[in-house]
Amino acid sequence: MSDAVPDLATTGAAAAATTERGTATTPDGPLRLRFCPAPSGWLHVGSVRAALYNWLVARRSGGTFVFRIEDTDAERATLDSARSMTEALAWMGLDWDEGPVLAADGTLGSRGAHGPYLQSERAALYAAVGRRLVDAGHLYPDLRTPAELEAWREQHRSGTAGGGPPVVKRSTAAHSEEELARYAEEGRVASWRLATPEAGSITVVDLVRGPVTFEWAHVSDPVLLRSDGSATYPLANVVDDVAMGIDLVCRGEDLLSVTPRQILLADLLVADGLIDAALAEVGLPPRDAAWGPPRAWAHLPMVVGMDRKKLSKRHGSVAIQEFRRQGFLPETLRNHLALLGWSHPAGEERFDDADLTARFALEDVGRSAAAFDVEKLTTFNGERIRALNPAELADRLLPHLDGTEGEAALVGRPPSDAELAVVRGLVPLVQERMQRLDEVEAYAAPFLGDVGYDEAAVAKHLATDAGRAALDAAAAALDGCTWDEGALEAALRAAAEGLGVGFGKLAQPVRVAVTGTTVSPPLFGTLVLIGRERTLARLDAARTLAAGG
RNA sequence: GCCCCCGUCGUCUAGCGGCCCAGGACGCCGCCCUCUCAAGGCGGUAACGGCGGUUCAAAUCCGCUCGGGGGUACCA
Repeated sequence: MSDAVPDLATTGAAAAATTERGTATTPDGPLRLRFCPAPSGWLHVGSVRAALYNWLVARRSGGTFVFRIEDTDAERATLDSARSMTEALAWMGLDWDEGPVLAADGTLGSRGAHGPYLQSERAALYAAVGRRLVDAGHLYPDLRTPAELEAWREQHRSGTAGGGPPVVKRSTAAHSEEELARYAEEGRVASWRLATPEAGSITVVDLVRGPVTFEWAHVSDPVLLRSDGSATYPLANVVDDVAMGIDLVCRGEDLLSVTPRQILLADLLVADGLIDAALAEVGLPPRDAAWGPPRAWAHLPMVVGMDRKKLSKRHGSVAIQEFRRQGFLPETLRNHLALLGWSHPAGEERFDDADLTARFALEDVGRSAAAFDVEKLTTFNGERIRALNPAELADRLLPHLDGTEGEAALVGRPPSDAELAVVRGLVPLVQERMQRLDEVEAYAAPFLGDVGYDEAAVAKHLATDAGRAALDAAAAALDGCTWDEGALEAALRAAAEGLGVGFGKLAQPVRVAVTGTTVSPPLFGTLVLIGRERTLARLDAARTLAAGG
């Protein structure tokens, strides 16, 4: 790399005029969009919503959805996280045309013609681009240490340096002869910054926010190459967006202020075929000849918790796999997340993917931060569970019964025929009273295992004179009764009448006797599914319990 | 400190100068149904942050103010 400090006129600063970029409406034609999380931690609802919006626009335009892992920070990025995010995105049903693919054995493969899609595998490209940017004079060396920089910024922030915002510009980074000599002696290695214009302004016409103007004088020159030679996010992100032909950048509002320098860089990369030369040099696939730099931007409002604070561990279910574990359907999440910032033109709130892709538009996305409401999600989820056909519900319930999603292993994996029959028989009993799939565990226990008697329930409904009388009457009525809902209902109602009590007075003791708790699906269906043998046995056991023995 | 964004029921939102003493959804409350829990049906509660303008007329336009958020990293 050349250490020569290039003339200002040869750098991006030459573009110091006032410029405007972006579009007021989504561009026509097939669009390439991407979702590019940094792999540290889990995917949370905010990220997934961004992924969803990108996916929707790509699908609606008949374009391409690219998934890229931005693991340029070796300190924080982990492969486990990358795997987890890949799995989460797949579970959400946001299928991508290009990007990493998680194989059954846990390794990350790849699909698409413009990879690799893990930035850690593209280091050579960033180095090649960096070298060319330096040679072209767009980057300049900064020999200050992080500590020195921080001290410098602190001075400016507190105003003790005599005013001026803490903005790093080439003019503030110039080193004197003495400094250079000293640094050389110390063996310091430079980091390289992108020279942004010192004056003028740029207006980003954002699809959700409209025009937003930034003064270049307020834009700090970002470090593109760390002193160890590695690429930073400001470099890698833009290089890949350009190399992968991203048309529309849709991401969180937290990246809005970084857009000006990204536009500048993207232009530099495309100009004179710099990116193409670098791609060829390192042997990566060439860009499509028609691709230019990104031409549209959309910055989504943040997603906050119900306490209006930024999403964090405190908010519980932030990791998307937590929703999976709790039995939320991915289609519910898609529906509900779409509503977090966007609203259907016709005011509809329940819709499927087809309606969503047909109607969704970034221009209709709101501008204020939205709180994620789990209550509403839960209601929506219950509605969708009710709308499922019974056979499919049974299939979706299995992972919550065999230990895949929860702790309980009420059935084998795979389930036996008998277990499967019970689960299928259970569906009509629980479908209309479930909001989450994981609730099936509690409902299913009495049908698939032994009853555990709830003490309070026993005390209230069994161990009383009325309870004992009810159990005796029920046992007598059920003995020899035909085992179908109609006959059971007739027999038990008659028994209640015989006791001279309302049906409820008989039903609750029986319910507790058979299921162990006061809450269960409707009694007659429950008895049918549990079967004569077990019902009568449990009634007997309950009578013993009720007698205090 | 500096830059940028945002501000309608508890929550998600509709509203883009008169149709709004503000509509829908979730929640909440009440009633109906009912063998428990649900589901379902019906009804109800609840908001334009504040102050100044502009206008015959403002939730809608403008200014200020207050409040919230983001950025200000050799994190992304």
